[in-house]
Amino acid sequence: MNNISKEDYLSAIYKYRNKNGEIKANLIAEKLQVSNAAVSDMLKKLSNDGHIKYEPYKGIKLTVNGEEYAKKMVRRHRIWEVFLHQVVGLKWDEVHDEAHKLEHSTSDKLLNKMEEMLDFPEFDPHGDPIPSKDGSLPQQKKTVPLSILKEGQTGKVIRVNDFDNSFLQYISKIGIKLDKDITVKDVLNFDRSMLVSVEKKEINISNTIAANIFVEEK
Amino acid sequence: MNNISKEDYLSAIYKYRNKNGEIKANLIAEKLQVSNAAVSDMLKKLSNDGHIKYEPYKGIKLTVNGEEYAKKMVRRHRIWEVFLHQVVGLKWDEVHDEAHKLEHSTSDKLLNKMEEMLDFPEFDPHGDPIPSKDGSLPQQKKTVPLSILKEGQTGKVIRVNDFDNSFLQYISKIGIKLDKDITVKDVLNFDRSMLVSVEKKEINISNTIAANIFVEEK
DNA sequence: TAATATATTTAAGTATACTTAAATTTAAAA
DNA sequence: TTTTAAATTTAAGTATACTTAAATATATTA
Repeated sequence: MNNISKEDYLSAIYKYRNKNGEIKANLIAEKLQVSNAAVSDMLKKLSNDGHIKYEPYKGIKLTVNGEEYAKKMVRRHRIWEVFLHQVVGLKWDEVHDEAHKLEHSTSDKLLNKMEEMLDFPEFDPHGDPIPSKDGSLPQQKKTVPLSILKEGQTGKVIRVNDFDNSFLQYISKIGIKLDKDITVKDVLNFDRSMLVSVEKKEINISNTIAANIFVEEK
Repeated sequence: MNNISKEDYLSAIYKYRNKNGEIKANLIAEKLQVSNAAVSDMLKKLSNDGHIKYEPYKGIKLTVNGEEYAKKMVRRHRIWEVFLHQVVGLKWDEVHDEAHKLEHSTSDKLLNKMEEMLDFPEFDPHGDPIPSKDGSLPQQKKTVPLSILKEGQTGKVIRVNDFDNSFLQYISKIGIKLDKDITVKDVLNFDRSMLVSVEKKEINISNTIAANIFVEEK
């Protein structure tokens, strides 16, 4: 049986729901690039399957069962990302799309073998946490978007948003990587872009770029 | 777009067609475990796509285009097999099923990277040839089924059929691997089973087992 | 609170890839 | 050559996952 679509919907719900565990149908449609009607259809199916709690026009929440399934997919995705990055040598900005295709066709046996090979990684190449076999998540550091730092402050890169390859390519090119220290040298009132120093180089980055980089304040 | 089924049909046609390049709809249905009606349907689609030459009730043959596509899929499958065996450490009898699932979701970039990592392997773990990027096949040794060897003859294992995992598990357990020498000690008239020696051990194997092991006569 | 805007669902229709059962064509046997 | 058997195709129907357009429900604003 082919569960690719269902798995994508569950992953998206898990990934994009708010702090209360809720998500709007709208957002799912946007993230998956399908019509609202398609989402509405699928929500009914996921509800029948017991993966989500949902009544038409009301909120959407994962059930325990659905959360388990979603976490399993996120785990698959992120372990593939680490594997493709570390073992196969794909770049930061290449792993997401490849992992997304492979995650639906991976047995537990293969996944666990890869995880073991990688010595049980806790975070993927973008700093996102990897659920373990039993569903638990690693301790995550408290982070803030780089964009809120003030002149003179320094932060260590802990996580970056992974949904745009050109963003990843760009920050990679200017030397920004996980664990690197970034110091804010100046913030322009004009457009809230900032001059930062990374590895002794100084560069100007837009507010949008900075908002997608998450750092631990030092 | 999702081409999993089409890719499976093309692979099957490539793999199971006879020396004249022809195949019966029947055989496709059997190998893919679908109804004859489904095969008939799909043949029409593949024909429209220009992948096969086919007229109802007549023979089925790959076009140049279809052969290219099929070879590409076989290449994907076999490179995954080598990768899963050598890099991930999956067993002989595990790689086929995993590779089959992954082959449909692999970009050329990823595949070529894996191929390079493996130093351009020419044969998969069962001894089947891997088409290169340009579609060429490696030189294959002339082989015969082990079952036709006579008492006293020795053959080197070059290839084994990969369609049954329990067969692979079994011959693996009794020490039969690629490149191993097998000497026929005795052939029983009763059921045409044979007593063979591998690695100094003597074992009796059925005619069916022997028919699925291909050796180079020495 | 009524009007309007936004979000969501329903309705109708499409494409893909199957199924079983019946019909047809081709091949083999009498 | 006719009959029978085997292979193949057609017909009708199912499930999944989409689409656009219309209808309906909820939220926001005047």
